[in-house]
Amino acid sequence: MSGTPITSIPDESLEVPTLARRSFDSIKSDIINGQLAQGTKIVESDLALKYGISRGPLREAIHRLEQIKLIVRIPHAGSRVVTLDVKMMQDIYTAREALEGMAARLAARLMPDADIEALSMLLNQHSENINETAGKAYLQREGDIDFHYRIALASENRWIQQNLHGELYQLIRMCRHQSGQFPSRAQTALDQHRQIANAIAQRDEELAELLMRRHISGAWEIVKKILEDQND
Amino acid sequence: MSGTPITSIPDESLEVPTLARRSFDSIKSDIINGQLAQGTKIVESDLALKYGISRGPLREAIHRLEQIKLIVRIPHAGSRVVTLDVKMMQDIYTAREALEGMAARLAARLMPDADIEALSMLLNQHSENINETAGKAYLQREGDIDFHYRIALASENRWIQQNLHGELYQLIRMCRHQSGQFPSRAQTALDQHRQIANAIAQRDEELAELLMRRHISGAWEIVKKILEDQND
DNA sequence: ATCAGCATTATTGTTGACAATTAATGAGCG
DNA sequence: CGCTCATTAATTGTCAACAATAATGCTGAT
Repeated sequence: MSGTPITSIPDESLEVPTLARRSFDSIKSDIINGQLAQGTKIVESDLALKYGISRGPLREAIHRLEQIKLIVRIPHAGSRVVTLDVKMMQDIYTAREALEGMAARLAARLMPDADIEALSMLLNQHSENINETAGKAYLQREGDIDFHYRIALASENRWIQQNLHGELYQLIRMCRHQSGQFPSRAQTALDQHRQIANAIAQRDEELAELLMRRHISGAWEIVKKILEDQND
Repeated sequence: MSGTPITSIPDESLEVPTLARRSFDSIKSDIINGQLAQGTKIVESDLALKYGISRGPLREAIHRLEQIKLIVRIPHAGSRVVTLDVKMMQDIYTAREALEGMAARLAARLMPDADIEALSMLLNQHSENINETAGKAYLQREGDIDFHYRIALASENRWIQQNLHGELYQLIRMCRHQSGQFPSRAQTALDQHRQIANAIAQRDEELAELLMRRHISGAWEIVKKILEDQND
């Protein structure tokens, strides 16, 4: 559909699937798509039983989930699935704006011409998808992820990559998944993506960063409204 | 010395000192100040023996150190103390520039007048310290940390706070500590701090962010030169 | 002498039992 | 009847033994 990324983030992918890692992935999915509801209490022995492993590796998985903020741990009192409130999501979007803005700037500086070309092709594909799948938000969602993913890659900054993909995107995906369908906004987003890609193609670092930050803070305004409406 | 911060980061501080946490802190110190040299192989049983605990909690400590990137783990082959190279430090300073620039922007928007006043007083104190302790970089170092700490607090963004203090500063401290004494630069830094504080006082978000980013990228240029000189 | 294959060893991954701490429940007293 | 305190139950923290895996060094053949 979207073509595989030109390069991949070096880490995390080909690691040995240890029990801790497997359960980490499973629990992560369960949290993100809501099968483990927000605020659910995590009892180690229960989960260990559920996944058919002992508490040792499961503990490791929980600690890692805590690190990427999908789980909060009160010292001796146990762990709970994180509860996403408006303030937390605002913090996350703000941090994302800073980091991804910087990533766009770096991309404008560093992205190889061939990859810029590929990025442009990708946007053309997305453009077609919008017409074909009008209404179906899923593919557009994937496209959005793919675009931002490539920008982060092009930044060649591992710290930014890891935090964007390892942590921030997970929380945003979780928020999105559990807030029902969002208004499509696909055309607007695509237009903005085009502008950003153009800025990168012209090696205009300043503009690329500016546009990316607007793009993200605009997305936050939408999300914010939805979250606030839900609480009323 | 510097007066206690007006508010403190809510997390991490008053937690129950469990074995895992204690050994985490110990090892972290050892790594940062170089008693565990860069690239040292970490053998779980050895360290467990050294700290007089069993491998369980020690493992937890290692995992957390891995999360804040003080330790790198090759799947089955064992863990090593991170080796700081120029590229990694550049990534870290770049990320810091993005995040702390945003923190300065938020501070200009949100910092209470009383805290801005206190920040100004703090800089006066530092100014005196420069004359008194000319040559002794330690106090100025602490002052620098204190300043940046308050900006991060004033951002009221927990994600930014946690990543700045929990991860980026640790790595920077480690780099600094192991690269011998840096040229003082205290007066320059203080001047820049003043300008930033002024921008915040005038609620000029744009300027606050801009100055903070310049301040940090300027610091990186210095550090970069030192690191590159060492490798030749 | 060098390389291939195998055995050994060192180290990590995993487990179940045990200890310590916290939260809950119920009894006793005001 | 409500509050406090003690006892109990549940859950997390810790430990030491066991299993599995990967690196290392040895042996032997070419």
